[in-house]
Amino acid sequence: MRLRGPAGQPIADYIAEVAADLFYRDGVHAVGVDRVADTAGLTKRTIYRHFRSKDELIAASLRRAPRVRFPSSGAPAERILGAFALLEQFLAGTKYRGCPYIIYTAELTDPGHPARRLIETYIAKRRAWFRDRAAEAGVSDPETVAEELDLLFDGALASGAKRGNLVAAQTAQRMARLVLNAAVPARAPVVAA
Amino acid sequence: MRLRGPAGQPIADYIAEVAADLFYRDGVHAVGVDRVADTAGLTKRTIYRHFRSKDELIAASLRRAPRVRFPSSGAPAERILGAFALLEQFLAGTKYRGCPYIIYTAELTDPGHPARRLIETYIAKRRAWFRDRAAEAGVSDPETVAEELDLLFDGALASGAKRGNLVAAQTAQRMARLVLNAAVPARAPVVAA
DNA sequence: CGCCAGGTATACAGGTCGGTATACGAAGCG
DNA sequence: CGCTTCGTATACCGACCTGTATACCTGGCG
Repeated sequence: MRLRGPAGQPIADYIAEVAADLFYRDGVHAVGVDRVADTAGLTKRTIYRHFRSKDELIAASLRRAPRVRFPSSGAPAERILGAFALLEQFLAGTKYRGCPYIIYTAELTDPGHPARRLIETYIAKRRAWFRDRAAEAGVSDPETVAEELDLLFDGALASGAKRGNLVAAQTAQRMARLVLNAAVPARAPVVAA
Repeated sequence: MRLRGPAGQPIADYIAEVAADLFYRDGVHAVGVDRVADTAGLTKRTIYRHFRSKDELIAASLRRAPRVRFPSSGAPAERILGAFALLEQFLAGTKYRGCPYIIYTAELTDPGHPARRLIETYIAKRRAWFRDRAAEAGVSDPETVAEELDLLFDGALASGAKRGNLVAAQTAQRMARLVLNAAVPARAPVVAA
């Protein structure tokens, strides 16, 4: 039979998308496989044919979670600031109730959980991206600057989950500017104030 | 009979402390009332005599969760920086696996949950504290500075949950210094670099 | 003393959990 | 054609969940 999802995607992807939505909104533990099956219009048996266990389904769903995209072109410092601008759009998503990575980590207490490993690699990538861009921008200590930008990013993701806080990303961007200007060897600022 | 906890505290407090430990470590949903009762050496019936429902127990446990303390004396700017120093101690706690408020919020998806309301008031208090100290320090826009400090605090709490990240609080403190110096009307910096 | 609030122990109701078993139907492909 | 694969539907397992019921025991107090 080999079904496909409504959008024509492979059925495993479709299941993961449905699961991502439910898990993110209501919590990984609160949502059972039964409910995922019902929502997807499939049977539990079918889900277990595509995923060995619920934990693997969780990991697969996390791969489909919305991500902040990072600018792929432009001057290094502008790309960094652009990441915070895209973060703002991300937070403006009506359904945002907190960073998916934070939420999943909060519920998956076992550090060896497959989803936790996915998160770790993502975090490491983000850090490296910041470091490389900072280095390109000519800051004296890219490692430290990356640590700072990382913290701002996490802070905005966390603060943005609060009710009525729509300015977190803007605040973070403003501070990122401050950090970059402070970190440049001297002379002219990297980015205009 | 009127029991008391091992430390002589009222039994309801004792129960809440035991629950706080379990809920924080393993998750609110993953821990059942049975397990709280067993760990406390009591029966489930006794727990339900002191708490109307599990949700109320959750709220009570959150009240006992470890908190970052804020310096109560000193120059305003020093107090702010001192808060980040105390945050560092807080994160160094061996059992730290993320900010309790974030973890609870992640699992309690209902915004009307009693524990969620507790969190909101705490967050509001922290913001007000930053704003008042910033105002005392003579910054030109205390509201904005408070927003920035808040974001740094959240960022450190979130970043600190990552494996092997022990410098988050120091990074946040360094950036707090930067923010304060940048926000002062001009002339001499508020705090030494 | 006798009463009774506040414990104990045990059991149960009604539900959901992750995961599996069984039996059947319908497509794709040699 | 017939076989295999992938889906359906349904039912079940054992474990755990929140919350309550029942019956008994025990310390404190008037």
